[in-house]
Amino acid sequence: MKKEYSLKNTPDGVIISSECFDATLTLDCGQAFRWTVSGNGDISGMAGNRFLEIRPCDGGYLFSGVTEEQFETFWKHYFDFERSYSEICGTMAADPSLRKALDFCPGIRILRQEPWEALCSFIISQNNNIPRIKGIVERLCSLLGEKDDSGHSAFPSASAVLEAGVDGLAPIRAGFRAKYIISAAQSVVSGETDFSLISSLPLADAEKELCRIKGVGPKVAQCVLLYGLGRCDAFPVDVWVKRIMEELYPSGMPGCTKGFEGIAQQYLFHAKRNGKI
DNA sequence: AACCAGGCGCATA
DNA sequence: TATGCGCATGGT
Repeated sequence: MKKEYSLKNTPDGVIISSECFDATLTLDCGQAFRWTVSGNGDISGMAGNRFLEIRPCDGGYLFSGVTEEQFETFWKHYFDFERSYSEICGTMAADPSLRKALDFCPGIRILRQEPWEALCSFIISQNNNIPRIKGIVERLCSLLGEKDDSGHSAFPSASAVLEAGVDGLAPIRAGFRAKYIISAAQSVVSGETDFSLISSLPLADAEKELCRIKGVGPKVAQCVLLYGLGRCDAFPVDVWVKRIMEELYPSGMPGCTKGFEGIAQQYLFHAKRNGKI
């Protein structure tokens, strides 16, 4: 089987090339909220407590200052390079609408974020828009996250958030979501929510388990499963995907997406938001 | 100035 | 089981 990506060492970091990797789309399509694309196309942001700068370059992306070892042990997994998107996307392209979406935004990958970070982020996302979600998440991190040598704030631990309490979260201006963030933190800290247990459950049971947290409904639960627990069969249905389902797939997702509904959802979501399907 | 934003809890039937 | 409404905040 063909290799999913190739890696080249340079003095400035590693260069990653792949037919199925568009870093800009992947990091700026609404699945993670701590990345920004600057005017010149450079990308920078945080995953957990790691800062990363990515520079598009000839034939790929320079992961600035990243060693091969760091890539292999962390970023490879974060960008889901263990999965063959060329195979998955090839299969999904059997559906005409998905083909359109894949052609419009090729190279989106599902990020494997920390479960707690995903849970907290998608609680914040509810009835909210992406710029403001980013603002709230950023204020949460700078308020309670540990700072590295360069001053980049890590995503705060559940216990740090719990300790702050609802009143302590006031400065992040999360509105009615603050109490949900705290209840989620409480649930994680107490062990009532056990991500490793949940990740071993069938999809429906895993969703039910996550929905026990106040402020977590089906949409947020599926997002946590997809973006935080690597369950690419998870299928978050938001207002956009709901429209897609009604217009394109009234009798359910096509068979060619079986097992990868979440990946299909991400392509459809992005294409729909940009008016391409 | 109303309306909307990657929803959810709660009340009501 | 299925609807409908309010919710904090901020941008159009």
